[in-house]
Amino acid sequence: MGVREEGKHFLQKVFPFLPLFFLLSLSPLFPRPFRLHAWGVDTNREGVRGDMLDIKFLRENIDIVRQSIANRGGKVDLAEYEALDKERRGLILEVETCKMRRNEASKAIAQVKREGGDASAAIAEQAAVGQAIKDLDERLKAVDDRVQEFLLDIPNVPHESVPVGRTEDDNAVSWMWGEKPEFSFAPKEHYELGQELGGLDFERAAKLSGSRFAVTYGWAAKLERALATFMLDVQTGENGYFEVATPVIVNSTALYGTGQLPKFAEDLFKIDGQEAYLIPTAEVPLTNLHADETIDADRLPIGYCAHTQCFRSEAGSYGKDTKGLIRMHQFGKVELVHFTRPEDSFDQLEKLVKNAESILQKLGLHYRVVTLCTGDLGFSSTKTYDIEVWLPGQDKYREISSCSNMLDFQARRAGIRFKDKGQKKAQLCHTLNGSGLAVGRCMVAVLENYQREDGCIEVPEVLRPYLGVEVIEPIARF
RNA sequence: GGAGAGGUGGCAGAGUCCGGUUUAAUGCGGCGGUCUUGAAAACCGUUGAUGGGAAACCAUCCGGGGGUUCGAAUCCCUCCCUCUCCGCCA
Repeated sequence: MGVREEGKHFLQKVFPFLPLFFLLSLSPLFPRPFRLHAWGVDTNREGVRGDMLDIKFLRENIDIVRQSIANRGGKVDLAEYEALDKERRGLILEVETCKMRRNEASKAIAQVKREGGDASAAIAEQAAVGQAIKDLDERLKAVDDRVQEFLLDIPNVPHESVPVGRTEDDNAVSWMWGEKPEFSFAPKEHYELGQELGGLDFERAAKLSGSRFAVTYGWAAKLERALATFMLDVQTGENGYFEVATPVIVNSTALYGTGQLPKFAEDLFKIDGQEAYLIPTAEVPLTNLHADETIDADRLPIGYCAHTQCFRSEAGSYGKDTKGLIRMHQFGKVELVHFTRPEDSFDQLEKLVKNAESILQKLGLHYRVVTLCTGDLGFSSTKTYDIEVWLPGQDKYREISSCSNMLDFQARRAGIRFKDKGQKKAQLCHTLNGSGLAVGRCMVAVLENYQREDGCIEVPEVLRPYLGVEVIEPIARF
């Protein structure tokens, strides 16, 4: 694999100045049925700021940003940033004035030479100017790099509907669906059930790979495959998504675009010696599909879904969820990603949650939806709904999906724009993403909610065509 | 992995040998207009991004980075990517 990014400063990677407009020309290749026109959307919704965390927005609204960082429990020295921004603008003025003079002088020299005159005096006069510009450019680049480092470190501003709080205890339960199933016996946890039924094997996984990996056999391998296929079928069939299969290795540019880098490098698996990483979620490749592109406005909203393996280092989660399938280094997930017009993104967020919920409803699994508070909100998100499924074995609700509106935060970093027909200016898209759903955790939920007293698992109605059985019974493994 | 050819605006495609009338020709497409009952054709005009500036305007951008020069799409170094052929391979 090539190391494409070597020798390239990361700022150039994040803000490449090469808009690729080929999507415009490709649009006839996308047939109508794949577009999401069925998603009725109200326009002109309030509460959306198009210029959020834009350098100019930040300059004019630094107090809002300062407050939002405080609400998240974060820390960024914005006073230093303000000084840098001021210095940057001063340097730009200075160096551009120099360049203007140089351009004028060069033109004059060219004129003299063309007429066969002697320009050596003028050339000698310009000798020092070139060096001065070089020095100024160097200083500007240094300041500019610092400014961009700050910008990359500043999280998105939480939407005003997001509760202010510090930890997950401050999240607000927004709505619920279904009811907790009742058991005439003490329900077991999924890893007990899975191991007793011969489907889950953590010992051999540890031998092969280490902790936080699993090997599945027979019905468990098949159930995982069935769940993923079922989810894709619903999302592409009923909910209108366009299925995509992406690479699971991406470069650092993509990870800067969606916000995993530069701040969260320790959560990622990096390929040794290369600027290449295993994806922590399909959000990264799906969102970056349109990086540095301008999308035809009449193609919006776009909805993609993909089933991929996801890889997370889980650094800092030692001792947490050490048993079972809940917290793995590798897990399957069906991801949903939307590209929308700015005024549509909050309606799209509601739609996105509903689409994720539809899977749990069809599986008959009880869940609640919580709105994350400012302290629990992800770096790139302005508002996030977590769907938490009920796990009777654990006697807890556990996150199975996280649906977020990123506004133009990722679009700015990745360069994702759209343009209306006849309009001169392209605008930044809004991007959203959510799990629809995490496959491993969904298997956990099925096992715990559909367990019988004899330890067998009743197969949910909708999965029976995929599995070919009504009950999961013990198997002997080799 | 080896050899060769390439990377220029929404697209196609000049310019690169021999640096300065290139503020990137020309064509197509897009947008606006004339004409027309309407359309097509023809003709006329227009046509990107980013940053600085209240604005006029200015600066930067020919795959990325660096260098030479008063001045670089053009010369030098380096990296990346694409294509063709060969090798290997599911």
